[in-house]
Amino acid sequence: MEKYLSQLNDAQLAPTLQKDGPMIVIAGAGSGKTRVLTYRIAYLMSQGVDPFNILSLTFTNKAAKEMKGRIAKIVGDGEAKNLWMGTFHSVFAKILRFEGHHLGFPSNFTIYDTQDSQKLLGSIIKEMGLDKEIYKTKQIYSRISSYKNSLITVKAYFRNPELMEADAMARRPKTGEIYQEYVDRCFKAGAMDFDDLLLRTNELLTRFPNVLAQYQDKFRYILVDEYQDTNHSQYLIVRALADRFQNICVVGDDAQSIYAFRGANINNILNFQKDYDDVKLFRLEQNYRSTKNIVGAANSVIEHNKTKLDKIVWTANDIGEKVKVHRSLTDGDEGRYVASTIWDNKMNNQLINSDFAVLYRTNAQSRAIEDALRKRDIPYRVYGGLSFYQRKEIKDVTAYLRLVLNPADEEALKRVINYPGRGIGQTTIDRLVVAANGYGKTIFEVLKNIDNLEININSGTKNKLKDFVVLIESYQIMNQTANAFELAEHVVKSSGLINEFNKDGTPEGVARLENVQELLNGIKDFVEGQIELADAGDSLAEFLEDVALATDLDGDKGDPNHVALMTIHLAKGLEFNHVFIVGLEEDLFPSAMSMNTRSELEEERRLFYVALTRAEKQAYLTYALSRYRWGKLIDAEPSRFIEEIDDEYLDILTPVNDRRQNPMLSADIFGDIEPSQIRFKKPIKRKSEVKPPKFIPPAKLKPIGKSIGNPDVNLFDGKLTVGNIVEHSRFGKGEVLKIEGVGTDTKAEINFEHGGVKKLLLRFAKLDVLG
DNA sequence: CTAATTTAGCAGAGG
DNA sequence: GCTAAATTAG
Repeated sequence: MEKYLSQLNDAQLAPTLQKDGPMIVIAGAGSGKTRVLTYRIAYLMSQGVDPFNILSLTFTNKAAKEMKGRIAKIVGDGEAKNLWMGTFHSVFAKILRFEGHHLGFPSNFTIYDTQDSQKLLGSIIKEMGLDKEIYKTKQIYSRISSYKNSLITVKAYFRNPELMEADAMARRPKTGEIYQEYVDRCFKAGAMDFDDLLLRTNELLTRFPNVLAQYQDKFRYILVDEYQDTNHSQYLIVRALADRFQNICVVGDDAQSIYAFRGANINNILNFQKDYDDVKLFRLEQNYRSTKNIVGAANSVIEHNKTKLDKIVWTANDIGEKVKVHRSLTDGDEGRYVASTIWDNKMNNQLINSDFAVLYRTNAQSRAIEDALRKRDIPYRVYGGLSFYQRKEIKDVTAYLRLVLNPADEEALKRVINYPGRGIGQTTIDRLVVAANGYGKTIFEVLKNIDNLEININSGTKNKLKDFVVLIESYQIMNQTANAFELAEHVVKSSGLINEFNKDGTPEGVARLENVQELLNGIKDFVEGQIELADAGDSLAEFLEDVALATDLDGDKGDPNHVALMTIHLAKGLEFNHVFIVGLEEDLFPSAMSMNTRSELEEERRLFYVALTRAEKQAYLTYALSRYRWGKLIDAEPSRFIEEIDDEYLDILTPVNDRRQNPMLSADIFGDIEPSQIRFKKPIKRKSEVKPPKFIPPAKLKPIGKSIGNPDVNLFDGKLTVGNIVEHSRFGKGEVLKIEGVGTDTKAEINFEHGGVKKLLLRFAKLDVLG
């Protein structure tokens, strides 16, 4: 242990050795927070804390897996295995498997993914005879999701006239009824959506004090990574569990908070010190990852945000290369620039593929980059995007498996009842749903009793339905003895799925077949991995849970030496030698949808900050003058974020028509473009006089380690106060008369020029502060 | 009820 | 430019 602790500096050592009590670590980008977390866990264990009593929550499976691996290296595999470590969703899904029966859920409940949830909502809206132009499935889904993340249950919704009024105002007065029906249907189907995994955990811990006590006693030491990204629901779970022993350690960086869009509440980290008594605060401000130029550039960008904690990230690393800024004509050219620069660097600087990452704002941008890399035979891998498990053919197979485990699963049933085709059409399915709702039974129960029920289905179709029931039941019987792989293989063959995929000899069909084969291989690996575990349960159930909560299936398969392509969100927590941030254009990054409010724009800026700080040695910022979006060529302007970087950190590369001077980038790339065709938009405006404060050298800083500052200064001065003039999309301008309530319940009374005095929940009201 | 064709929505990020 | 849903013809 000593050997490991000696790798830490004083600032890192202090939180690592802080064993008991509540503590918060404010960790700048690249300051070694993962190292602190892992060593702290190892230290706790070396001090005699049982790994069964440690709960460590992360945001991605990958982070959890990595951390577990590192801890295993210190304390040994056997011990590390017993740690409770994972994402909020996976840890609490596991707990709900054990305890869900208190809430009326079976232990084999299904986890609905976004697609399942939206399909169910779509059919509810249709069944209720509502106008789908007004009740858009996606909007209703996100509405319900945000209610759940704020712990607003159906009951709470109907008790809250403001919420109902807000929905009525949005011309969707039936939102509450849809919410109600959706919750009921999920319950009946034995299904939880992603938000339920947290909401139901809260319900469990609130309604059943003995269950709460049991887990409080179990989790004596709790660690939460990326605390700035927790939402209200997650916050309450952590608080409840930590309440008894108060051994809670949260780690985060307000400057890297990029998930407000899905309900993350930055106040969780800002107010942590108010939640517990005698909180120890630690700061990690020295960056070990990046060059001075990169740290300086990142700092100068984040300076533009008004709301942030007082924190100065600095580095003792080399000054390094300046951040390179490159302009191209089109997104295609941008891709070619990225590919040729990577190629160039590999040749001249002995770098390998995995030294490079290309980061973008939206998944759709990967295509142009992929094309260019493929042309140069540079191996790459696209992370995220349409995940393997969301592909149609994979969902088809897993739907059968879900149905075997939980025949109440309505979405799985609807997906496969007529796929492959069995002559069971939409009309029949609609009638079955109506009957199921009428009798208060699941669709599968209706199918099983089809002869004894009043239902308007002809006998031919009834026979087809009975055949389907027999098929599923035969799988269920097989599942009692066979393992998940044997069952899945049998299902794929006997259900007719394989023939369906085989039918067309098209390349797509072949690819589908290969994907299904890969799924089967994955299940096989999973089953074999389970055999080694003594406490292995139902392999099928556990595999399906992994699938539902999978973030990164592929993991480490294939050649690890590849260029990484991913969204910036996915890149959080990672680091690469050279990083390309592409598509730095207004309306793309910052996204057009984020420009309405300051807080949304600031979140984009934090996202840019995250992107920049992924780079160790070199960052490239690229933008194009025009780009294909939705199949159309759109003109673009350089992103404001480029201008926001202090000049001294930038190296603006030569304009595109001068590139011929560089033999690496000549004819084959730009040869078919005449200089006269090149239209220059206005060049990037450079700031000249007013510069933000210069990068502060470490010498001027207060000594690290005891830099316990006052976090109350400089916090969120953008907050609304009485007298503010605000603008609302519907009510126009208005003056703030009164603020009441706290936290998520904060309301403002505002006198609008259209609509008079309104009371709005700030959590939901979209307001622009004008002055 | 199925297959072929058209149309709509997308691409804002994820467990 | 692609996919999934909706519509239409059979």
